[in-house]
Amino acid sequence: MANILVVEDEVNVSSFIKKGLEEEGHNIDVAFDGAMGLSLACSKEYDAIILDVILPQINGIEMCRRYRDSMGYAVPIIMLTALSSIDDVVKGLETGADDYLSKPFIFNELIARVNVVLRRKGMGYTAKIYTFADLMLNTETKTVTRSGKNVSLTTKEFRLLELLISNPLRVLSRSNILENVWDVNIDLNTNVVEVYINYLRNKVDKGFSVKLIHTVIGMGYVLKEE
Amino acid sequence: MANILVVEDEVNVSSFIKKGLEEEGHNIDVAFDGAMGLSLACSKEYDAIILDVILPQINGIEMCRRYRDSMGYAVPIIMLTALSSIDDVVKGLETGADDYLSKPFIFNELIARVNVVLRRKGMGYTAKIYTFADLMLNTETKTVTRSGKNVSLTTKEFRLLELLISNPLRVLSRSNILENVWDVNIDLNTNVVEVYINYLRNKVDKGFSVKLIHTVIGMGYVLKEE
DNA sequence: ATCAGCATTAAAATTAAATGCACATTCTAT
DNA sequence: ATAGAATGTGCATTTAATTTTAATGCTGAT
Repeated sequence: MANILVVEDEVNVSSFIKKGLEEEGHNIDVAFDGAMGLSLACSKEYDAIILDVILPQINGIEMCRRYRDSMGYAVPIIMLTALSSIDDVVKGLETGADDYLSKPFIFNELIARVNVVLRRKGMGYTAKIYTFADLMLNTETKTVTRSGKNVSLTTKEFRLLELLISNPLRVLSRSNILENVWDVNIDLNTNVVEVYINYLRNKVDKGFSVKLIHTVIGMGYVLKEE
Repeated sequence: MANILVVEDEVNVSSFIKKGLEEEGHNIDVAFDGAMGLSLACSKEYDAIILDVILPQINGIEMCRRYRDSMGYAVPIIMLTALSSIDDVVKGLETGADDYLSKPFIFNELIARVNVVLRRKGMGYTAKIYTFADLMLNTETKTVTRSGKNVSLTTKEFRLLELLISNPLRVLSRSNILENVWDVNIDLNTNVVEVYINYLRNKVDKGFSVKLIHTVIGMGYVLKEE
């Protein structure tokens, strides 16, 4: 998981990027202008910065220059240019951007470039691959296998299994699960957890003599053998 | 485990807190003044915020008020007051802090309060493993073993044994047990405690020459060898 | 022998969980 | 833009397990 700063004033664009990168497992901060971007960028060690050129107050080029001046070249910066104006690109790269992308862009392209830039950093983003017994979950490819056989899960099912497999043997309460998978922190009277545990069991445990998903009555659910 | 924002201008204090909470498995961001704290707090969903009252630019009380105004009351805030000035505490709690602590504080106390506040959110970190004689109780996996052999308990049985094993050698009165396990503080008209002690004995002590659960007539029950 | 205090047991009441189903929402391909 | 599919959610039912109540048994002190 990488910490990424997005500096973008158009809220729909920034929230779109934020949402998408979060789905990739990254941790995103958003700044809405160059000044805020600069202070955030200086306050915290980000793994990458995504920077719109057109910004109120301090524009992207200027912010990039100032940032590079004071903080150096360790953190990769990806610039977003409104149009693929060669001038902008050149200026951007000159002032220390690592890559650029012209809007409108295909989101997967942004993701790809973020990953490239992180990989180039070496310490960058490496996928988490969890295994438990003969179960395997890969957060990068979003794939799950049981005994080598592919198991196809929906988003919610995946997140639930990810939570379970990242806390093996630990009993997770319903409220804990709701908090982590459904992002609710109050006690709604819902049985989604039960329903999804049931879905998961059908896909992950059904047909196997060794069950991995266990109910601990009155407590919650655990991933364990036995 | 949890994302926590620390807003504190004294670097040695903030880095001390940061380090300590990171060792607890949390993910810490630090802001050095109220403005920066506010923008960070609004840019990212923290699980808790630790906030010094005395800060440059925007003080803690003011920052707390503004934050609550725009972001609501979902995220718990723990305030640090320089001295236990009643005024500060009152103001802090009035503006929406969830807890306060006066400096200098014992670090474990801060950790404890953070955990309380996180537990309220359902994501507390409370891995405790108790052992007594050859009995072991793990609160994380909700498992109990006697001489290495697994003992399967229901929720109430588990809570009762947890109470006993967390107070070894101490005689626990019926009313004490009722309060802690059944959450009742009146009603003398039930024998549930006896019944559950009996269940526990069947699962924990039966077949072992050394009994661990003992009755102290007229007083209550104890966990001890002998 | 009687009684207080606790232990044991069984049945009744309560609660938790699994699951099928219907409907709502979101995605996807045209 | 729209239909159809896939996914997500809540309700209702069934089943199983836990918890409580209550009746009875046991034991040691007076």
